[in-house]
Amino acid sequence: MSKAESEVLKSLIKILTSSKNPVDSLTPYTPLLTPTLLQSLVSSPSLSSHPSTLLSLHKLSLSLFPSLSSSPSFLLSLLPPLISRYKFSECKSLLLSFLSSDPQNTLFTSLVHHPSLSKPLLEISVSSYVQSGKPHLGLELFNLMKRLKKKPNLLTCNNLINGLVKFPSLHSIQLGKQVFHDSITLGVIPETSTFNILILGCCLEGKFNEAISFIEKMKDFGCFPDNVTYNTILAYLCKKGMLKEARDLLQDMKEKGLIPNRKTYNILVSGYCRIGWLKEASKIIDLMVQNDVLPDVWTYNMLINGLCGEGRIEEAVKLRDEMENLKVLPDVVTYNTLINGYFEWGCSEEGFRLVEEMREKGVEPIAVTHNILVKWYCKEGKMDEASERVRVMEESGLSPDKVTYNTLINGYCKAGKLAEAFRMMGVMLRKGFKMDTITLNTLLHTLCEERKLKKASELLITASKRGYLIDEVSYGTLIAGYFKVGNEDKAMKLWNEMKEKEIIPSIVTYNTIIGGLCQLGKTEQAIGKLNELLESGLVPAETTYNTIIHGYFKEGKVEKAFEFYNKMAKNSFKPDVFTCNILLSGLCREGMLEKALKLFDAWISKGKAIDGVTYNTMISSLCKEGRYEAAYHLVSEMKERNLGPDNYTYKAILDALTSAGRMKELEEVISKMVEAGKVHEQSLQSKEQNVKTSEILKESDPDSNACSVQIIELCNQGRYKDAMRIFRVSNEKGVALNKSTYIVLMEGLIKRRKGTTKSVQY
DNA sequence: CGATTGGGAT
Repeated sequence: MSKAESEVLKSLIKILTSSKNPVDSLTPYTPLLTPTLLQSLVSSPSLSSHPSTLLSLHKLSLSLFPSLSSSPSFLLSLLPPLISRYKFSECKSLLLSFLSSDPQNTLFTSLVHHPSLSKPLLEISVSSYVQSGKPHLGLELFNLMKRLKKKPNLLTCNNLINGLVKFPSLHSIQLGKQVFHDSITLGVIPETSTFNILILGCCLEGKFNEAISFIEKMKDFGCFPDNVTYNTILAYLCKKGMLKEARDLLQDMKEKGLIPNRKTYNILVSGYCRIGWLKEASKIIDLMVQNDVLPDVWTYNMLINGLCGEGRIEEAVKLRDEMENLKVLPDVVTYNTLINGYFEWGCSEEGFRLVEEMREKGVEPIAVTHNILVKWYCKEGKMDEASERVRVMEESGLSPDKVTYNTLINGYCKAGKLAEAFRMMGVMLRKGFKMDTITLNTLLHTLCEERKLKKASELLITASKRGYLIDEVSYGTLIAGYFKVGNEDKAMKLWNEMKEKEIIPSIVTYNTIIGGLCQLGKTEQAIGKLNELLESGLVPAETTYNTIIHGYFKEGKVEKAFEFYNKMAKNSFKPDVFTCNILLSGLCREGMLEKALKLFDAWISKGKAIDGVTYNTMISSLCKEGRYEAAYHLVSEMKERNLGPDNYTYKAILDALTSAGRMKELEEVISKMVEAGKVHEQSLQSKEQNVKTSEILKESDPDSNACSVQIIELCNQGRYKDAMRIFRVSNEKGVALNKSTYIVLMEGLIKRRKGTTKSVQY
């Protein structure tokens, strides 16, 4: 600093310390101010006892020299004097606004090397890092406090543990527990809330026994469980479908003298709805009314969702009307749930109608509403309409979110448009969304579909190293993939690996392994897994039972299949269309057509739902037996019920006629099909051929091949940037690449993510 | 600590 400058500094300090309106009196001198001067001013000891002046100077520098206020040293000269005047909340907002635009963590190193690192400064920094979504840096500061033998406040500890638990990255929950133990060692006295956070962590890891054991353990610290404690565990037990243990825990809660509140009841209602036990759910509602707790929008919404899950949409809509009468007004979630229900059960017109209706009733669609529509278009393979919907969504002022992008990526993958899927990943990243486990699992599934199991396994490992949370779905996807290619060993190995990692399989993952074993003709082993899941407290789903019944049929064990069917139907098993179709096709395959017909009639007279598959099963079998009259009768019946006929129906008839050599009838049927405009089979075949030939064309294009080979090679060498350069060039030239290339590029984007926490040196 | 949307199973 020049002599002149230090003179200016001196006079400015004088003005600032003697004036009543220090910063206003500075106005005439504003042109003289430089970043250096401002930095010197805020670091000047004479101003350290004037916190409001310091804060004003900070504001001033924000408008004059934005780059100065984003320098760590500037901020760190301000904080200690403010702290010494107890301006804690001001410090926190300064820190938070700084951290919100500090992606490179420039502050952190300066902070840990700061000469006057007081305890309050450390604590405020811990909380600020946690609040800005970087609990790991908060943890580093906590560990620094530990080394400096500074005892943190309970609030700081709770804050940090909470952050580690709720921003789950690899091992962060374990680290949260470590912080708890360290805090105890440092002499911190925990409160019930501390334990509630830890319990939430256990629940998120699926470690319910540990969660429950904390209820006893907290007493040693003079803490007692409250409603939050129990509601937390209940919520996660219900989420995982462990209703039996939830009921036991509710009992325990009551015995402890705690009074279940509305949330407690709603958690159970939602739990029963999720597993499809609607009767139990309404029993819970009776129970809550008995205890003078009235159902609210949440209760109704969950019940409506339960009904939708069972396909009982009309009843769900009735329930919405009932809400209106009871003045519990349906909200956007109610409508979203119903809209989703309609789409899920193939009533898209009603779905769209409801979107209009909600608007008329003054309920505005939100991102979720649009996402539901996008999902439906994706499921229908109408990707152009899906992206058109996203445009509409943006037009109405709503931004696509993670769910939107993941839905689109998955849609494009399923539609085989891998170039578009890759492009969407790029868009997602540009909009600031990191790819997550769901994106990863989508890609894993795509790899499995392509039978690239080795690549899928490799991706699982590298993604895990790059900090992705590998979950039960990731494993389930690979396990299903290995079963599909007949590699039972590898599938079982992954299952065991998953269990060793204490990743808790849900009913769906159990269904995967049960299905895999059944497919290999090992139904008895599958029963073993069924017992295992029961022991773990899970409730089998209809799929579980159906899969096993199917397994017995595959082994030709018809009696065993029915024995199992009857036994389970006495319990919680509610046979559905799938069950019906499995039984019918099983009987037919065993040549027991008469029994099948009997069952078919019995099923219909019970008023149970059947679908096109049911008809096709019977029609196919009747045709094979030469009973064409009966078959044609069913065809017209399915036509009446709007369940077909479809390509499978025609194929069944044509195949049977062909192999019976009844060419005359064959021609008749074909001409009837042409008449009815049903030339699907032929057109479909030629379409498939078109797709195939165009793919071959693409792949045999020398330009495309050369680029593909080059990109794959570069990606394998880890030279992703070079690969991208070639990709861009080929893209500009309009060269289409093959599937494998796009997959490799997508893997590259997944892997590009930063690894697990960088440990910072100080 | 509770409801709707995204990834895996018949």
